[in-house]
Amino acid sequence: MKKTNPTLAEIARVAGVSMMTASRAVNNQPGVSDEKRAEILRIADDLGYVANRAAQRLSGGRSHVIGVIAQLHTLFTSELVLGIGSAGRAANYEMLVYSLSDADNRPPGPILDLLSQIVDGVIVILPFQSDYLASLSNAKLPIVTIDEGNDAPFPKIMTDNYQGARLAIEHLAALGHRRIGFIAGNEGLASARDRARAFHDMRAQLGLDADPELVVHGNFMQQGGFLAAQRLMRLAEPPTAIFAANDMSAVGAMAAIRESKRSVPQDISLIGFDDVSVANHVHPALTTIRQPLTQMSRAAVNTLLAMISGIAPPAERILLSPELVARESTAAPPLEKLSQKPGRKGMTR
Amino acid sequence: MKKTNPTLAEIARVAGVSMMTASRAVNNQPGVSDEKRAEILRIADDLGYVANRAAQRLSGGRSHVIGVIAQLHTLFTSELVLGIGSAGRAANYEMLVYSLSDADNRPPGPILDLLSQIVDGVIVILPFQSDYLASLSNAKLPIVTIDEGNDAPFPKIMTDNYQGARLAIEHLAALGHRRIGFIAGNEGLASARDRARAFHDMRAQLGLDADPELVVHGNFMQQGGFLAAQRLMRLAEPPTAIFAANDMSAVGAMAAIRESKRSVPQDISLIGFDDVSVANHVHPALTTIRQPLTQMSRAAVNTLLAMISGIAPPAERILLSPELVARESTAAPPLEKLSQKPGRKGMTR
DNA sequence: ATAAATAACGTTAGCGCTAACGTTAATGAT
DNA sequence: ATCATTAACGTTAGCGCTAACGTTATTTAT
Repeated sequence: MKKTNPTLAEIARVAGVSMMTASRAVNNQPGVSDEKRAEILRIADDLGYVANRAAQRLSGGRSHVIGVIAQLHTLFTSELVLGIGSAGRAANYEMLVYSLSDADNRPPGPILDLLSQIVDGVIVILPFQSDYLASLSNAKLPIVTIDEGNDAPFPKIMTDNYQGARLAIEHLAALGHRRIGFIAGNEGLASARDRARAFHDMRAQLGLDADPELVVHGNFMQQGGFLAAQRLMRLAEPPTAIFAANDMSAVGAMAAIRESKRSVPQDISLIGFDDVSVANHVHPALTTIRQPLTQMSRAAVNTLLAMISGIAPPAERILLSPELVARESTAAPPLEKLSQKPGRKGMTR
Repeated sequence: MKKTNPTLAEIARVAGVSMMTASRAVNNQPGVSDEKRAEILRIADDLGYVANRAAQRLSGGRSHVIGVIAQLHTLFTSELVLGIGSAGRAANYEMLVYSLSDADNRPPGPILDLLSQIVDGVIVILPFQSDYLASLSNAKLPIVTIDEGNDAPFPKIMTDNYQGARLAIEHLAALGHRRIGFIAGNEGLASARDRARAFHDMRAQLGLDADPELVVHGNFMQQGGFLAAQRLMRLAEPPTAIFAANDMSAVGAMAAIRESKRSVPQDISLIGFDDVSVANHVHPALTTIRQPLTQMSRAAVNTLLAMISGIAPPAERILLSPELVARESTAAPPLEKLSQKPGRKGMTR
């Protein structure tokens, strides 16, 4: 049980070669004969050599570590981070996460500077502040953003929010709903705007009820969804279905609907967006639009690694397609469409 | 908009002092006159100096970064990580997270080696593998564990699981329940064992029904809780209340109870453990035992920082007290205690 | 057979920083 | 007036590693 781990110098000494040869061998670079390479790798493995990434980076090389800046407040973000970790590891890259707390408003500059001392590139996941990165074109460090960051000069990996929202409305319309309420998201976010735009477009296209009262404002959070749905439930003619701009809003809405003595989906259908894991925990399980988490993280890592290798990013903007996940919170509208009362029991679907 | 950030050498040059003096100034160490110190700090600030932690650590100093090894799969863990971040920042320490995916079984050694090159100490959060760390007494790097890790030779920050489970049973007993089911957790975990022990002790102490059928095994996950509760519901004489060893089990149990056409809390009371955020999202909101997240993370950081400063850890084991969070899933048992049927309709809830 | 190209190495210098040990001048003790 | 002490600095060396440029043998072209 050795106390301290061996350095490259020790490997080199044991193998009877220079440090550079050892370095080339362990980094899989040319300039070493096959036998020597094998020998060095064997020794490195025997001695439990772990390269010092900090030193690698310090001396101008690659550390083979990628950084992630994220707010870990939502499971959605955490799952994205996990996906990035796997994708990175598959490419022989380690991942380190800088957790941004929403409470502190530390400027992004120093954080990136800190990370740049260790990592070769950074993936930024910022669901809540669109202009966060706009300022810093550090240029030194490859950066890729996920989800938002429209104005930032970095490649962006995004879900096609417009398309996703269309799927949601199409699903509701196909079930027979003509009067659909919409709980909007945080207006400052491009994702929220895209979803709202799709809602309005589809409503016009399908000739659904276009009552302005049917659009209420949420904030992407549970509480906002609750209040918004309350307003919808108090309308003279409430909608038969509600599209919430994200799952947490939908969860809040569900409570408000229940509070108004109506049930989901018998009286009101409800659909969310994201497919966070809570969506499957609530009762009834929430029908929603799934963001392709795995694809997103893989795309982000691939783009970043390309940039690290000096290849120009394949695209400034990669749009991934979401999909409908039909669960239990949506159904056909009640037959007596005008019924505002709890009505109709026993409808199994 | 400068491209690359200044180094200590530049600060020193501009200030007309040696690097060491600049180093001492920015690191708040003695040996610099007040005027020079102020001057240097001003210049450093002007130039946007960000210390290179990797280099600091390389040269034998402190990087003022702490590492966290965690599985980000549960919100509980994420929230703990967030807490550690705040606590660290309050002490002027940055935090970097190494996200352990449950899929990969990478040995902990190299991960710690990697982190040790950057951070001054590590906090390990391991809800699911108790013996993970037992092997590595790296000794070089201060380590603190949270939640589990009983056999590891490091200071541990834990919730008093025994006390928490007692609170849960006391709460149920106070409501009038005499026949309480228990969904046990993962036997391999000390936390699960402590909770089970408290259940048995309290049951004996309060003279509750001690039918062995009332104890069923879960696995700390939703699915396990579901199956366990199903078995309880099929008993000839089901319990009037269930204590699930954690919240996710309780959420699963809730679905099983509902499936058996009984309602929570009218027919069956249900209490969980942890107070993860889902507990507040389910309907009815789950009564549970809250783990003192903030205190835990603060204690972990304080202990770690003490160890980093060379002070012996204040205690090998810090036990924090959980508290009861009474929400909607618990109530007095139905009056006709023997009723095995769905019973009691007309309840608006 | 000889110059030119290549492969397989080794050397030097330096990334940004800090321990550890100088050096210098000012202060205090006797 | 002389020596010890202290505060405020500066110098040297080195953490672990890798570019960039040697150096040497070996091959290939002509």
